[in-house]
Amino acid sequence: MTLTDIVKSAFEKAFPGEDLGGIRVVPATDPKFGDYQCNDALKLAKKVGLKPRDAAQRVADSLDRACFEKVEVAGPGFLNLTVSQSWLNSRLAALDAAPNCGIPQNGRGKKIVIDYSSPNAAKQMHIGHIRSTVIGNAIDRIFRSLGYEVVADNHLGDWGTQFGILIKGYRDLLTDDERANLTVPVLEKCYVLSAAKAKEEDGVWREECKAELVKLQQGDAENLALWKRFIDISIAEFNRMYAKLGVKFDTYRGESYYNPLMPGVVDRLLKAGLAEESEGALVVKLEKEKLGVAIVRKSDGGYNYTTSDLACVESRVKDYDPERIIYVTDDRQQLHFKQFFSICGKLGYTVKLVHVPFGLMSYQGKAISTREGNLIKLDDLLAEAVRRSKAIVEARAEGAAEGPKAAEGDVLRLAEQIGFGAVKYADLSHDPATAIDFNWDKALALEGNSGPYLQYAYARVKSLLAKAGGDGASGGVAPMPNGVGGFLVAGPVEKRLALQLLEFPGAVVRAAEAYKPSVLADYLFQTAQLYSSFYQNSPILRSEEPVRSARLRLCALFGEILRSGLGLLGIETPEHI
RNA sequence: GGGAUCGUAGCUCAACUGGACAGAGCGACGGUUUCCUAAACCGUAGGUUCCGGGUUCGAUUCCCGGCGGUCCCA
Repeated sequence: MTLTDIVKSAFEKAFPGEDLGGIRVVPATDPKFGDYQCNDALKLAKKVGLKPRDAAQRVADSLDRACFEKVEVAGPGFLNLTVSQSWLNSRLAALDAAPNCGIPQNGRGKKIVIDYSSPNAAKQMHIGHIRSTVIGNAIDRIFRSLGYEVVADNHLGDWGTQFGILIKGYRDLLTDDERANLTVPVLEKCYVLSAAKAKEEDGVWREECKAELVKLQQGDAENLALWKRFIDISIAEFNRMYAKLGVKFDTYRGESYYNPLMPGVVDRLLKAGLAEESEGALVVKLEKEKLGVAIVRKSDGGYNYTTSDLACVESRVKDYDPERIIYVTDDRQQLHFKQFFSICGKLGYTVKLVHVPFGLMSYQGKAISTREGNLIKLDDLLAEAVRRSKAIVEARAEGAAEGPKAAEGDVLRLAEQIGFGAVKYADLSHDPATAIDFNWDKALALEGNSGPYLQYAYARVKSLLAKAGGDGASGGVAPMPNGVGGFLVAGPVEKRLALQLLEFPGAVVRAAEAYKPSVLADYLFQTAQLYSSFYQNSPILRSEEPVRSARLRLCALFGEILRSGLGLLGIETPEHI
């Protein structure tokens, strides 16, 4: 029985037949108030015509005291709860025994699609792509941990006018050698050169690009083969980045996949009476919803994102029948998503559509773009991250003269785990909604509230457990008087850590509900801070029994939770640093 | 012009969706290694939560009106 259930039943006993709404028991805002608090008596008081404190007192009187050391009514009508040691010990034992660190399997039997990263083909990924990729991947992992079946889909920008420009450039601007050894940087260069020529006055090049595009769209075998080759090379390059970031997709259905479905979408809109002609274009008017007008077919016959996204929903519903589709994109697209969600509603789709908007990343206050010349490649950022962490790893190895020297490959691997962890954490620890102005030192922070801080805490706890002569699991620990499952929380510092550990499943659920990995990152940082303080100030291996064993059990549970939580953020946990 | 979004310590951000004295990190200043990994820990300084109203027992959070930044649409 959870604490919330216990308090809820006290409410039911105190106010029989009353509609209680949601009863929430939350961690106390300050340890001096106790361990947990419930503020819901205040809300109920008005409804039942009692003074708030009296209402709270009535709940306190109805409370099953077995789990509590102390219960008091405070302030305007807060219910402050101090749990008993036996309750705490048994909850810790239950959490320890639960699979997946107690993360509830709320999503069992439910399927969702997450659409994230979505870079444009034939371009290198840059720092602006980190956010969608890393935030999307963390949401992906969090939902999987809750038992959801997740389809991670990379909606590549793999269709459109740029391919006319690329094909023309490929034929006439590249050397034989470049054509034979085609890479994404070569494609990028090819595009820049060809696009520049397309802007020339006479317009000849521009027309030829257009002609290549038309041939491609009409299914010309040669152009289609070239296009396919560009895409394959691009995906291979993206996958090289994704491998570094620990990101995996189930599908790579880009815009090209949905292109053939567009006319059908327009037909459906027309049949449903949603689309109408306006100045040569076909539009869906959403003025009643204060969402303006969405163009679904331009006056030149071309389609745009709204149509493409509608086709995409249709296709996903048909293929996966998900209960939810989550889109992780920058916040400039909010209006677009509102429009297209609204149209989906009118078309009768019941799938829940969620847009997770994140603030666009800028650099020195300016949008990241080729034009601004401030485009930092993701590859370069990751290389710099590894360089910085490697320098520290090596310096530490130098300082610790004892022991066998680590192999060069191991040092590099460790530096990657730390460096990539730092980059990902820097992004995940912020609320997605906040815009980030890129800064090398902040993106690669190795101290304080950073990925490496958490990884370091993990390495220390593993080292401690190794020195204790076991992994701290229940098997190796002697049973203790008063303890439960090896847990025996004695001091106030341990108690705070123990209470914090119990919050892990809740933190995962909150992160999922808010679509904010930052909620989990914040929880993990706070937990690691409590642990670090405990670790630094309380002897563990040098303590007398039964305190020694009890502390080791707590450390082991902390280690498990940290490893699990960092895993959900896609951050690796090296055993030794 | 219409709309979205943000505004919290010198800087970067939290604040569990309305709770008690607004918390961290960085930076500043001072301390802690014959002791379980100092990427750590402990302490000090730093706040009119942009401004003005309103709702509420209670507002950083909700509502209205300004101001400022960013973005979208026209």
